[in-house]
Amino acid sequence: MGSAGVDERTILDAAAKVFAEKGYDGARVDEIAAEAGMNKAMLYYRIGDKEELYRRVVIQGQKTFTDSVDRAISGSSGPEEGIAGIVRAIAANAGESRLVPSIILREIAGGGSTLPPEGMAGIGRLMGTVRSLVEKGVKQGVLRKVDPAALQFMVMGAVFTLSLTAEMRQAASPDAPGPLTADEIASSIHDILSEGIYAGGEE
Amino acid sequence: MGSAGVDERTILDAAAKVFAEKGYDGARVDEIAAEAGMNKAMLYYRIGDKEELYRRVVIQGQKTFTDSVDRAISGSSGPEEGIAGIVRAIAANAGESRLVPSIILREIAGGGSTLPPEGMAGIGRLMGTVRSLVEKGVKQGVLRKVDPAALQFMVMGAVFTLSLTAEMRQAASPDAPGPLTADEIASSIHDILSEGIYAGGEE
DNA sequence: CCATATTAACCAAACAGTTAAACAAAACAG
DNA sequence: CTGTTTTGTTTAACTGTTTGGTTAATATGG
Repeated sequence: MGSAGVDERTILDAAAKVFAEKGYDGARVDEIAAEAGMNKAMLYYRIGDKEELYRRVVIQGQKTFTDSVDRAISGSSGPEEGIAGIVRAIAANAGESRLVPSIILREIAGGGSTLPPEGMAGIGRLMGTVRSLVEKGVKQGVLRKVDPAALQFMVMGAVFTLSLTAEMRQAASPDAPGPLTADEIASSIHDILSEGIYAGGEE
Repeated sequence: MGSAGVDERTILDAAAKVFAEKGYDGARVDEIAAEAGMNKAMLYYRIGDKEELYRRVVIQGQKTFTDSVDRAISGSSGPEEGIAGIVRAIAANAGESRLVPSIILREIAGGGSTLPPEGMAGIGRLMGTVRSLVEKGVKQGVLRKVDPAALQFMVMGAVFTLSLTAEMRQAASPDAPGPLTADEIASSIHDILSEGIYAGGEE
């Protein structure tokens, strides 16, 4: 009766890696098993079929992601620092592991057609968090009345694409370094967010 | 010898649609054929195998995309308007058809591992264009010295993700509308780019 | 007729999912 | 303790189906 042998974490980590690299359809169940160092039948015995495997990976990834954003906001003194914290948290997250950005980007590309309900719910929660943070900042007079969705997806879109294209960009134009570490990415983005791109203050 | 019957455009359009919706691995050659209204064997007769089909789609999509960006820049009076034009062009492009954004996002998610060389070259060219535009603007004193890659991927990332998540966002939180049309997306983004998010001018 | 265009039918490989059997570790009886 | 049964764990081998790709036969226009 005692739980022994392989733990589920090993399986889900392997699954996350393969799903992130190849996408749901490109991922082979045998490859996930090999990555986890076990026989394919174990995956079915421990978790379930491919779809259930993917569902678990998405839920776990989303939790990691939204938790770190929530922590950044709750640990901040106000809306200004909160947004800076979100940028840093998302960048740090993507810097640590590209699995979640990759899976989220694929899910977005597919219009969320394969996104489990839990994932959809997580998106709604995160959007609400950002929106209320912006509203609070506007009320306090420290933030301009920007579109919360535009802000959120500018940050997420920029961080995810910058992280995932690091090697591609290097290969495409080796002379232009651009941001590579998580901190560099976060500060490049926050620089634009805080002062805009145009010289001479407000246009 | 005369070319007749089905034209290649029909095939590539159908292929683009299916590849965008399902990804390379999720796309079924039979489905592309059905979408194009013909027998699968025709695809092989006219174009080639699945890989070649995908290569052509990527090349065509990239050309559409970079052409519209180039047109926006060359039709602008200076770096400031050039960047505004890029944002508008990318948003308009994505608004017209989500196929290219979807394919690019999937390609990014996969680290470019399935990206044909022509695609990689197109990325390099676009990065160079943006970089020289920013450099020119800095020299003229109209742009702050921002990271060109960060700027480019903020815009692309934001436009692509906002376009592709329109329905998802609506479903996840129906009360918060957010930007939905191409113009709304472009102006939301450009608003943040031009003035930043913080109240009270430069921080 | 001849060249080009088009398809239905076919094939081999790859793949998700199953199963029966081997294996290991407790649980138990003497 | 020791032999035995029982329960839970792991896998090699198998299966049915799907899929990319081919081909031989058929239509169509010059």
